[in-house]
Amino acid sequence: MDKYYTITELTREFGISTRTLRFYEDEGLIQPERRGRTRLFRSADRRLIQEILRGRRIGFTVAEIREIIQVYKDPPGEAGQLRLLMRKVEEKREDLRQKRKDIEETLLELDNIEESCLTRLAEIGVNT
Amino acid sequence: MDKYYTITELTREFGISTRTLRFYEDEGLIQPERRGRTRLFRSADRRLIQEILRGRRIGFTVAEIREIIQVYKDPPGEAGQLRLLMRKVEEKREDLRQKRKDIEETLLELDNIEESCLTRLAEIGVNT
DNA sequence: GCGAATATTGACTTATACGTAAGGGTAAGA
DNA sequence: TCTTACCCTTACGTATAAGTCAATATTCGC
Repeated sequence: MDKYYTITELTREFGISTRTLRFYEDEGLIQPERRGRTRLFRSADRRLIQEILRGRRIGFTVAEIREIIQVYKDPPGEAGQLRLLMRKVEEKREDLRQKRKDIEETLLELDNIEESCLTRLAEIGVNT
Repeated sequence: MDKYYTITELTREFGISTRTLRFYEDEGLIQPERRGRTRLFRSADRRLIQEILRGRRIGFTVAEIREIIQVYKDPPGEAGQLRLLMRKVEEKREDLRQKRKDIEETLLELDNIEESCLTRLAEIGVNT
C-alpha cells in the first residue's frame, strides 16, 4: 500500500495539466516528495489536490486556498489570532451563502430558458 | 418616474468602479442612454447590472454573460440553434450544481474550523 | 458666471492562473 | 539503438477583468 502517484496520473484523473500541479507546488499549496527531481505524490497529496480544485471551482484564489491549508496545518494558538480567523471564516461563509443564492437563482433562470426553448421548438413543430 | 441614475450613483450602490461600468459598456453588456457624452442609466439598466454582477459572483466570464444577455434579447428561432442552446444550458446547469455542492461542502468545513476555534479558545480559558 | 464635483475618452499598467516553448534527462519496449 | 513516453527546470507569453493615470469636458449649486 501507500502507493505513489506520478504527476501525469493525477493530471489525468483530475483533468488538469502538469503545469498546474507544478504551479501549485511553486505556490506552496502542495509539497510532493521527490525521488531525484521527480515528484512522487502520496494519497494525502492527492486528497489535498482534490480540495484545492474544489476551492478553485468555487472561486477561491490560490492565496486564499493557501491560507486555508495553512490553518489546517498549523492552527493559530493565540486568542487574538483565533478571533481574527473566526472573523475571516464568518466573512467567507457569508460570501458562500450569497454565491449559493446566486446559483439557485441562476438555475431557475436556466430552467426558464430551457422551457422557452422547448416551447419554441414545439411551435416550430419539430419533433424533438 | 422613470428616473435616471448617474454612473456614480450605481457604482456606489453596487460597490464597483466607474471603470467597471464603462468596461461593461465597451464589452456590449449594457447600453445606457446618453445626454451629450454623459451616460444615463434607466432602471432597466440597473436591473441588468444586478444580473451581470450576480453572474460575475458565480464565476461567469464577461463573454458568457454577454451570451446570456444575447439570448434574452434575441432568442434563436431556428431548431438547430435552439438545440445547441439547450445543450449549453444543460452544461451550465451541471456546472452550477457541482459548484453548489462544492459550496455546501466548504460551508461544512468552515463550520468545523469555527468550532475548533471555539474549542481552542475555551481551552485557553479566555472569556469570549 | 464660476468653482467644485463629476463626467468623458484613451492609453498604459496590473494581478491571477496558468499556457507554451526551449532545452534536456531517464527508462522501457521493439 | 531508436522511439515513445514520461520526467524536469527556466523563462517568457497570454487572457481576463479591470485599475490607474492624463488630459479634458460638463454640469450642479450657489
